[in-house]
Amino acid sequence: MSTIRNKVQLIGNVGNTPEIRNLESGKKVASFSMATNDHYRTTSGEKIQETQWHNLVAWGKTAEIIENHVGKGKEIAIDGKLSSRSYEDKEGVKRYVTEIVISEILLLGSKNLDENHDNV
Amino acid sequence: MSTIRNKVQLIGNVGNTPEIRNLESGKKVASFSMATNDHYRTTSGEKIQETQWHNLVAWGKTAEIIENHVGKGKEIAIDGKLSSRSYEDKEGVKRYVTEIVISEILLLGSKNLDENHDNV
Amino acid sequence: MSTIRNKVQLIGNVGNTPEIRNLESGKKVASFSMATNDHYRTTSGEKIQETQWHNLVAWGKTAEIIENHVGKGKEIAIDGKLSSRSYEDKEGVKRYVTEIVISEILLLGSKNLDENHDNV
Amino acid sequence: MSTIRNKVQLIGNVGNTPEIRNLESGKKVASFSMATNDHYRTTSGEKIQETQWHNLVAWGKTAEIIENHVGKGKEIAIDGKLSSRSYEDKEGVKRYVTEIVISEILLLGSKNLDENHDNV
DNA sequence: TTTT
DNA sequence: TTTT
Repeated sequence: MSTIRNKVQLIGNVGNTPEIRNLESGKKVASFSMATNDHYRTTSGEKIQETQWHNLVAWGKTAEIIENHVGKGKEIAIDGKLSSRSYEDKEGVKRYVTEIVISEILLLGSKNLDENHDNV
Repeated sequence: MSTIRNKVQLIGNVGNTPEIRNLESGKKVASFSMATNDHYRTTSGEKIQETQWHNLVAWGKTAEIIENHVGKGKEIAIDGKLSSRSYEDKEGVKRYVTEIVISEILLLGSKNLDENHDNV
Repeated sequence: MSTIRNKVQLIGNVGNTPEIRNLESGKKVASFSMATNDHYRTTSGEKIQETQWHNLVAWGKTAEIIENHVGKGKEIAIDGKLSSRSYEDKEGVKRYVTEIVISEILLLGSKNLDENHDNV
Repeated sequence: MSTIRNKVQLIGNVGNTPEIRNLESGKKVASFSMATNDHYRTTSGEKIQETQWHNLVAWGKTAEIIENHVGKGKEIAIDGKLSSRSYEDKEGVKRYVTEIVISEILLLGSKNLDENHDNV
């Protein structure tokens, strides 16, 4: 997977306990959400925090790292690529989802570093 | 707008003539789609090209540059940030869209450079 | 300052107390070094940590944030651009330096966040 | 080689014919320079072009792509990481060099695309 | 649904 | 030493 043409980098906090699925092939898939917080001041000097939520997916070895080391609330940095797909919901309505497929993950904050160095 | 926590970089081709709207405030908004192509070989040696489509938005001065210099098929590089929002469609179904808000744009290919240097 | 053509992103630890200079113009300049650590295993399974050191510079408002909030050992993320220049050392030998000019800085780790939100 | 902590992205023009060395191990190494051009206007409205020169290195398969497809003047995009090292010059003076080790390369401009798709 |  |  090349990322030079399609690249996303996020630094923020994990929103939920990652969901891990084991595929029949033996491969793991991890999915979770992540918040990025942008802070700025309005022209009138008011402080604003704007939160964006992102849907993330990881495969294979990266999914295993997530299963073992990434939990709700953790501060992480990720590199990945944008991927959009469509599906039909239960009512038969076509839905579009945009997900970030993780290529690399980094656990931030010193308390995570030990684990990170052992496993990533 | 800070982008250090939420950053997207794409290199690819414009999919349609950008749509330009003039807001009552006098500000311009440009929207268009862009394709990124990933090329790889399967384990069986087959060449695959996978195209991802992205929805892009630009505001103000960047929207003006797009109006004047970006057309269908052009090769561009963009920096921006991910932004998701929801709206209700005509049938009252809640829809989610993920867009990339452009912070910087670069026209690639020598034939574009003149225009680019004059205006960006 | 545009960064779409020349962009550096580092996540790591500050190596020394940033040196702050006040220019006659009233502008501040901050300079410090930063280490990035890459961890990998050799083919023989040995764990390796490889540290790269980088020279960073920041101007104006970013230099002020650094003066007030960035100290030796802190974990930070930065966006910037590569800048090389030459000078003559005391012996008259021409020397080349490559520095990263910071465009955005983020203090990582929860203990930093309060300060960061107040000031950045 | 992980790049999440140490990442460089450049878009610009190749400055010279890449130099290719074949190591005894059978591995190839390519080295060349690349210019990135920043365009802006001074406060007095004058147009300025500022050129930065960068030293690039590539190993293995990427070096082969460069040998076959990258020439002086070509417009390219690269992803890589910063790497600094020191050596002693002929006079025994310690010198420092900062190079970018390429992890991914993209040939820009439509005339390059065919080759690119076949080979990268 | 996160974090400060 | 590139490109426009």
